[in-house]
Amino acid sequence: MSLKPIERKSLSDAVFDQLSDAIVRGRMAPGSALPSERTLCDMLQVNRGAIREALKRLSQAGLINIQHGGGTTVLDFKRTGNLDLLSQLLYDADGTIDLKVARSVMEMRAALGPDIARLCARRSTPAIGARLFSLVTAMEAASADLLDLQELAIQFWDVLVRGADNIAYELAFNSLRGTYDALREVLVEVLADELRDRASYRAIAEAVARGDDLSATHVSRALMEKGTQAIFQVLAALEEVSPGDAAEADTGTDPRTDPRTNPQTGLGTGFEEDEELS
Amino acid sequence: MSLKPIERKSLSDAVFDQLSDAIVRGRMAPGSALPSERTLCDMLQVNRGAIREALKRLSQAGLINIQHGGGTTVLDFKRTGNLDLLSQLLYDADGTIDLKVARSVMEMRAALGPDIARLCARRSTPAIGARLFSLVTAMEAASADLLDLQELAIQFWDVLVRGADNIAYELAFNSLRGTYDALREVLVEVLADELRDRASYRAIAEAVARGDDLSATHVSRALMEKGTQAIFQVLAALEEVSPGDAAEADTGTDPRTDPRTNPQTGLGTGFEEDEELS
DNA sequence: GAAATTCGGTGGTCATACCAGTTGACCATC
DNA sequence: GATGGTCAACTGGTATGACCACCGAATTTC
Repeated sequence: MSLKPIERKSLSDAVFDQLSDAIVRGRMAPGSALPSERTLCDMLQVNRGAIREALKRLSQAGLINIQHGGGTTVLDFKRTGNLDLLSQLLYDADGTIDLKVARSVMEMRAALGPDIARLCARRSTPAIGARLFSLVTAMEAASADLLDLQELAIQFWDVLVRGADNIAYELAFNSLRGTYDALREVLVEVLADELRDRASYRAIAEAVARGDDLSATHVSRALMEKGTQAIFQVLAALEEVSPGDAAEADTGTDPRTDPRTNPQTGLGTGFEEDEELS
Repeated sequence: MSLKPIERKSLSDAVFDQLSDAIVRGRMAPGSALPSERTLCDMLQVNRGAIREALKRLSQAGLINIQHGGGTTVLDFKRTGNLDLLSQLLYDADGTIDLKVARSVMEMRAALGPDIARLCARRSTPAIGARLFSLVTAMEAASADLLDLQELAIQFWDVLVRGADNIAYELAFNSLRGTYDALREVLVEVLADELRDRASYRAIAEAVARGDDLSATHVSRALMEKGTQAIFQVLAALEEVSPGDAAEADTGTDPRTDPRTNPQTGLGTGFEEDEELS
């Protein structure tokens, strides 16, 4: 039997999750006022300190705006949120994956990957080249399990990012990795071809080692293209099946559901329209 | 007379800023333990609630790790932080701009820009095209002030990003814009050529309007390249002057200085040698 | 020596004050 | 009619002191 560690969450974390979820899923429209702290105490049955800790975090995450003496209002996270929201946006309320978000992540990955490889090749050191080669060798050895391969691939990119000596890429990569982790089981199937393409990984390592930025760029672009195309195919196939838009249901104060603990491999439609309301 | 609104900061915000600054500037090494909450109360002379609110935020920002019953430890923000840290990293302790960070932002911009234009062209609607054209027209009219031009350029890219229909790009753009704002006065000189290249902006708008993703990609790539090269030249020139590598200065518990209120237009070297001391 | 226990310190939660800023209603003034 | 003053009823911000839950190391016990 495989027991998983019990998730422990502080009260303020629970408050944060609940409110954050409500905002991101559109149950609270941008511009609308949040209940007062004291009211939230009554509603959520926790003391004010827990509420305040959660609100401070929401404010930092760009989801709400707090005004001393005034009130607390909901912001438009699409204009004020940051990349850390991606892992939250990845799953719809019903636990299915929002493919539009997944596509976004893949596109960003495809845009940054080649440039990361390019910069790493330009600025690489012998130590980085060595680490890349050792990872490639490990990938060539661990042929059995795709998940192992994926883990190594992530490490491979991790080294590349550090080698690129670009702090913006490093920080973006941190957020992206969180999203990637949430998608892992699903992605491993879609990206199977990409992951099995050890030749490309070796080619990138070699290009980096000899400082050949052009080659590093092109090989990694081709590599990422595989995965991107795979995602697009899945997306197109699903769009054909259910062309309708899955909008957001206002489920009110429903019990908490943590989609992360129940990653349904069956992909959802992942589409929802919404118009701006300033 | 131009009065600016009075800046107000809550205690927990002040605590957050101080600790965040200490961590990001390396005055507290990753892995080291933070003082206990009660100790911090004594040190900073505020109540525990304020401390806790700040610590919760630091934890969310990926700067510290809090453990119930254990202690609170400093994390390596380069591996756990997100893009929002950029605007903080942009300025060194002495108020000069860290050019390496600035270069990173420019590189990321150069990598994402063309892809944003590409996607926007693919997915554009007539409304977006119209908005782009109106902005281009405004740019052609406002020939005098570079700052106006820059404002319009940012709006231009804002429209492109929304049109690209990629939530990852939107969120990344939000963080990047914050950094960009901090650099504004400095950047406006460096990017003068890029900003004045109205022909390219119009070309992008036209490409997007007719769904020509290839053209949109190439034109915007060329456009961004101008600015990137300009930054590189500045960087190279300064590196020649002070060839030392950039490291963190341990300035101890110096009085708070807010570089944002004193943006020195004359670029500092952004480089200062000295070694880490944990 | 290894296992169990104790104990001190850490973060987590709570209740109750009171301070400080915002807003709108009301009113006197000009 | 517009301006400014006053006040009351909100809002968020700060303070205090107590207690709970948890971790880890020192201590005791076997």
